[in-house]
Formats: sequence, C-alpha cells, structure tokens
Amino acid sequence: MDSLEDSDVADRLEKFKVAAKSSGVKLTHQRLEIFREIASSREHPDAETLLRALKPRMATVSLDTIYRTLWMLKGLGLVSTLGPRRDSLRFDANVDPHHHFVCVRCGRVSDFENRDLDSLPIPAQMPGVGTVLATRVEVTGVCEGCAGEQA
Amino acid sequence: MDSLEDSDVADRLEKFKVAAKSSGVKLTHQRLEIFREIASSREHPDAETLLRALKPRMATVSLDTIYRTLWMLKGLGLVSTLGPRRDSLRFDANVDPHHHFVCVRCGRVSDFENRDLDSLPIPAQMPGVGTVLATRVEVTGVCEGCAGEQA
DNA sequence: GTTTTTGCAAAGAATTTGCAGCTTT
DNA sequence: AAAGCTGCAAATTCTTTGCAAAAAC
Repeated sequence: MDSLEDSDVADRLEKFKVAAKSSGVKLTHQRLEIFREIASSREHPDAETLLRALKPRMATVSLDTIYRTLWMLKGLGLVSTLGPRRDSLRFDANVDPHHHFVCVRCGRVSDFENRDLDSLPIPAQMPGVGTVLATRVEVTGVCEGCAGEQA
Repeated sequence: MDSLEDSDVADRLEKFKVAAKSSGVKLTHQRLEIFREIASSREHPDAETLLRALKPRMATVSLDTIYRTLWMLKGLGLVSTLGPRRDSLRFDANVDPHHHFVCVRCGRVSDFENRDLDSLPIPAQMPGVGTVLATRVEVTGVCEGCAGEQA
C-alpha cells in the first residue's frame, strides 16, 4: 500500500486551517488531530478506527467529538462519506448491470442503464487490484424535482 | 417515475422460486411477499419502508423477518445492497475526483485516479436527472490480497 | 470575557439474535 | 413428522444529544 506524501497531508491541513478561519470554526487540538489522522489515511477509516489511532496521542478524545468533527469537516467540503448512506441499508432487486444517479439534495438514488458504461476500460495498473468483477458508475447531481426548489 | 412491467416482476418471482427450490430454502408466504415488494420497486427501499408497504397485506410481518429474508436473498444473488458494505460510516479526506475499487471479500475500498474516468459522457435522457455534478466509477472485484486465499 | 467545543453519560436508531411455537415440505 | 421459519422481545452496534466544565478567540 503506497502511502501519502507528507506534503499532501500538510496541504490538506493548511486548507483546513484556512477554511476553519474563514467560517468561524475554532481550531481545537482535537479537530487538528482528527483531521490530521484522516488526511494521512487512504483507508477510508470509520469513527472507531480513528478513535483507536488517536487514543495513544490523545487519551481523552471521545467518539462523539470525532463524529461531530467529521460532520463539520464534511460541511466544509474537506471530507466526504463513502456510499450513499448516512441512513439505513437499502436493497435493490435489480441485479442486472446498471448505474446510479444520486441526488445530493434529497438523497434519492435512481437507476439507469447504459450499455456503454457497463464495461469501462479499467486500467490494470491500479495498486492492489486483482480481478475485476463489475464496474458501476455513480453519478452525483441534483434531480429534477429538487432543481425546482430553492436551496 | 416510470414503473416496472408486471412481467418483469413475474420474471423475478419465478427466478426466486427456482433459486429457493434448488437451494433448499422454504417458500413461505412472508418471503414471497417481501420479495414481491422489493422486486416491484425501483426505489431501493430500506427495511422500514418494506415493512410499511407490507403491513396492510400482512399485519404480523416483522422487521427481523424482513432483514433475515433480505440477507437470504442477497445470498442467492437476487438482491444487492447499496453502498460499499453493511458496516459503519466511512470517511475520506480525498476530495479530488477519484474512483473506488471495492473488494467483495474483505470489503476494503481503495482509491484510484484516472483522468479518463473523471468526466464520462453521461446520457442526458435519464429520467429525472437534472444537473450532473460529478461521476465516479466504482469497480467491484477481488483484491490481490484476497485473491491469494481460498474462498 | 464570551462563545464554542469537549467529554461524559445517557438516549436514539438501526440491525441482530435466542427461543418457543407455527409452517412448509 | 422433521426441518426450517416466524414473531416477539431483548440484545447489540452505531451514532447522536444534553449538559456542565474547559478551551479558543
């Protein structure tokens, strides 16, 4: 697993400091360490993993602070969450190849089919990739219903 | 929202019956109704939504049966779950355009970058799609680490 | 100094499990 | 009749919230 350059992490931290200042968010020790931790990882950690990584450095940091910080960072556009789920698990009986359109406003996921997108040329030189089983395109945007309303 | 043809739903139900028989899974009233419900929907329902839809027809059906049935259906390959996995929320500090490789065995998600995939031509005639903000490719497969082990 | 943030503990939401009785085969 | 399911209720797991003490600006 290739790791991030220190300079990339420093860049991200700098961005955070600027964003925090301009949005009036206070730069606490906890927030800096939490962000440093997630900014240095390629592993898409969950809150529990971050807690374990931070505990040695910050004995009293707590899970609730981690969650609050992550949502705050997401609000600033500095982190994203994986998958369309901040809510419950969702199931799909369409097992044919298809793609998703996720509305960022209402969270609705709609399917669409498109032959051209079903078998994209995936570069083989991705680190760690063995066998490719399927490719799916996830399109993010604003759906027609939400586009009509004001933000 | 365009709805599914009755014949599609019937096809799916037939598939389920065959799969159930050949895998020794019993065809109960609950399972048939739960599958019929999800097979008739394009909305990627969650368990709670299915419960609400089923209650009028089956007063005593319960959420735990719905969950058990959905995982069983997933085991048979008849439904899929949205999002990377069924574990906790995961966060990512990489907010530049990038794509994901998800290992179906270990669940690990790795990022990769590929300029060609960043701006795919998305057909405009998808129903309900307004503005497209971003596209991301999610590649599913078996990672090198897992490929070395036996299933 | 004021306002925000933290940590704790406790609440909430989503999902899973043990078990006795009921259904399918 | 045997094996596998279901529903209930209780347990888990993950995430959020109220509040007093503490830290940032």
